[in-house]
Amino acid sequence: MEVSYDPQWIEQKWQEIWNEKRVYEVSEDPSREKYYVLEMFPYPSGRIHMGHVRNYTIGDVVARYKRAMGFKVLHPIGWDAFGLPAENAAIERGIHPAKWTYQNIAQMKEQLKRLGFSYDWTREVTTCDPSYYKWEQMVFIRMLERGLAYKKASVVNWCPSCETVLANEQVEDERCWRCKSEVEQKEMEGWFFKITDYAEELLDWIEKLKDRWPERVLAMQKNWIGKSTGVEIDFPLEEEIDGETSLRIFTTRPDTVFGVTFMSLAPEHPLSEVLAKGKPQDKGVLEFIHRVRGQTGIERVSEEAKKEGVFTGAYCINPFNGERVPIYIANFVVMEYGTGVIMCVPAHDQRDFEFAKEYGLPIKVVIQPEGQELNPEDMKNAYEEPGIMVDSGEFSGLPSEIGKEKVIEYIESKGFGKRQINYRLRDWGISRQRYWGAPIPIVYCEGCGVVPVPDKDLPVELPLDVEFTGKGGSPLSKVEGFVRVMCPKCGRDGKRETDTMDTFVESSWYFLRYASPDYDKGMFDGEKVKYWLPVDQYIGGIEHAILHLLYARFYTKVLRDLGMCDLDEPFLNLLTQGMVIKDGAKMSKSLGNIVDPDDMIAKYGADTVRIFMLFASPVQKDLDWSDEGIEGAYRFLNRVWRLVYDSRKRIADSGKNVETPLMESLGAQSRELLIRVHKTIKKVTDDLERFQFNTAVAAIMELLNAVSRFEPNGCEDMVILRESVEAIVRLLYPMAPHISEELWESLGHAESLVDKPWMEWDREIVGSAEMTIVIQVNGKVRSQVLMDPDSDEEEIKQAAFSDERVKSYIAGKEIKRVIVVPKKLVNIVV
RNA sequence: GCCUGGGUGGCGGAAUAGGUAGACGCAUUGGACUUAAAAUCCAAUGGGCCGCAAGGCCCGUGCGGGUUCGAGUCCCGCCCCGGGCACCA
Repeated sequence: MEVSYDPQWIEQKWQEIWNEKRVYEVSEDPSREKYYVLEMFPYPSGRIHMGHVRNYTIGDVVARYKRAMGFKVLHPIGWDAFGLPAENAAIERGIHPAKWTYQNIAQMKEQLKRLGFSYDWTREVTTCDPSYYKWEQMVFIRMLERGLAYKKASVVNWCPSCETVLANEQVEDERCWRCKSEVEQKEMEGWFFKITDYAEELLDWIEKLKDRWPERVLAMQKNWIGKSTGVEIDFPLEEEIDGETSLRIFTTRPDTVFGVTFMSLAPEHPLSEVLAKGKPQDKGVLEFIHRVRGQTGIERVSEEAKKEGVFTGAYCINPFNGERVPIYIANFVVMEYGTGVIMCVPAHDQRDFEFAKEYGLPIKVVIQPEGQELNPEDMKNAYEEPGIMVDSGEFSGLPSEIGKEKVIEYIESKGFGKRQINYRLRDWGISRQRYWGAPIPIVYCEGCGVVPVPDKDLPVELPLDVEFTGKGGSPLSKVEGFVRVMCPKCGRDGKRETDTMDTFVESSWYFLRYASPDYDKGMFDGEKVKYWLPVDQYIGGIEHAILHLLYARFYTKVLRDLGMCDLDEPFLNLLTQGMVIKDGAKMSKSLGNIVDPDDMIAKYGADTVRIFMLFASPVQKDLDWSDEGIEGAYRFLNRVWRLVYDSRKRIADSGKNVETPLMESLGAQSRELLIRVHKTIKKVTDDLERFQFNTAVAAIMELLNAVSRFEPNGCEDMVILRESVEAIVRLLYPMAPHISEELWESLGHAESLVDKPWMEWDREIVGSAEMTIVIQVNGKVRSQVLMDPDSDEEEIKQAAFSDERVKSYIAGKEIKRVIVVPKKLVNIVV
């Protein structure tokens, strides 16, 4: 009687076996090459979703495959356990964040286990555990000592709904990345990490990560860092104002400096308020400044790019030609970039051009395109391309690209400016006015000021007896026992910092902690990190292209500079998988298009879910969930199951230890199948190397189809049948491990596939396949012919010309050329 | 605007170094098995045309050109869609 495929039973059985035998636990082995495969760890929100399943399935296939390839594979998992949802649950449902978080972890762990992922669970890391965050508190202090962490008051992004500050990276379209509320600008004190110190190095390494990281992730990071090279120039003020004698501007176009017809300051610039003092313009200027400052970021940008400004009545002098230049305040100048002052060249900058048109300011052409003459009166737009410098004193006649350099040299030689590189990147604001995060280990003392908590007093533990009112303000600041503390320096009364660290700090080093998760003498064991790190293959969603991936790169470099490790980059290779969508939209509660992984596992089993995730789409692309599609995956595994059971008896009859018969002794059908088996091994191996799981599954399906058609006849055919069936089971293993293990066992093998080396394909067998030579006439396929694999060009030509169909096409025509592509085709040109 | 990724049947997708476009799967249709259904198996399935048939011809990878014996793939010029950045001087 046939035993039917029962995934529930099989999967439970094998998960228990793997678990009991601890097959996925690894330790260092210097005699073997290591491979560290890591998927981005989950936030314990409560339940895993299909995005997790996809991410972790991909990682698991890589881990199992690399293990079979002989690597020592580190494949850990943990929990990004701090964060706002836990605190919101506390406010809404009165459950403590810690309890909520640990309950979720327990639940999600069960779900992950049901999917049969090959994690070394002994290395599980939970970031809200004091034994974890203790070390980042220590690193915080080391960073403070080196000026890499500092406190400042600044205008920050404030999310009114989350009631906390957000980093620039966490604001999307002027909205909070998490709750989508509109972000406000607020002046506040907070702690920062000096990521800008690393701007250049972060940028440099982007070049070196080429071909290892997806192009678009690198492009996004490059964009985000936003380097621009230029020069700062002092424009002397006509009269001293508020102790200032000049205005310093930043420009990337010093070649246009002779075309300056006005200057513009950001409304936020300190001089903006005073430039018009005592002049008739004063009132208008103050009104304008007040109005613009009152606008939110959105309003300022969304006003359909309308350029607005006001003349201050003040002038400065262009140091290059002594011209008197009027000074404006303009809404399109931003204080945060450059010096907050710009020189305006309407002829060669589109924004300046629009502004000049609006306010009737002169337009002076100083760059002429080659073979063309620009005339300010006819210009509809600014000319921003390179050209020849004109009306530019001693620089006239130079190509602008060369002139740019000459002007900079002149500025530096005269001492009224200097070369300057600006970055768009800002320092990483890490203060969060929330409870559920790692406390910042700082004490404020009236006498001593800002005092770091000494190493011996770490960790600064998060107190658990906290009330969650949701009424605003940091809950920590209301915990007397936490706030009141003795100053570690002088022993007098001090107050603890009540801000916690951004949760992105925890995720900036968890991949290092996995190397020695229980290490208690430091953040990690240097020797173990040396063995395991860097991560050879990192896998996660594209949504972290900037945020997490930039922070982790920065933090790793900081740890290196603190002498803790010698890593330049944490992640050697990066794979970003697409989202799982349904009906064209991301799965979400509000759209009601969520498919719960648990339901699918209960219905079809984990192997089916895994196969569908791998087969439905190439990894980088979005995967459209399809109820019919997963049925197909289930059907496929059922066919594999039936094939093994149908073949089992016949295989057994063939005897166990029969060697593969020689190719020559095989019948045509067997020969063909054996060649196919080896071609499939090659194809699946190549595909797994390149993460082309969809075509790997397809190749196994094709082999299954071929074996199903196979009609064995005689003992030798049975051996080929056995080899084919076993190949299917083994090739399937990394992707659908439970069914593979079960079938492998049922085929009479005692050893587990977990420990079995990967299959190898036989070059000779693959090479012995007959080749199909396509015959084209004038580039169009007209016929094809089967040839022996070692036929030479002449033989192939012969065969082509003697083909009946070809003959009719070339009859009576002059043959101009014959092209023979080895092993592929012949093209006859007539 | 700049930077990126993409556009192939009814659908998801394949074609790895310029060499048979549409593998594999889904869906659909027809057939077998069954009292029937489900499951399973077999067959057909890009479009148009010729033929009783075996079979054959033409068109076809967003659009227009080009290179080549040969282009989904390379080059030039466009169009459309997704993602990122953006008064950044």
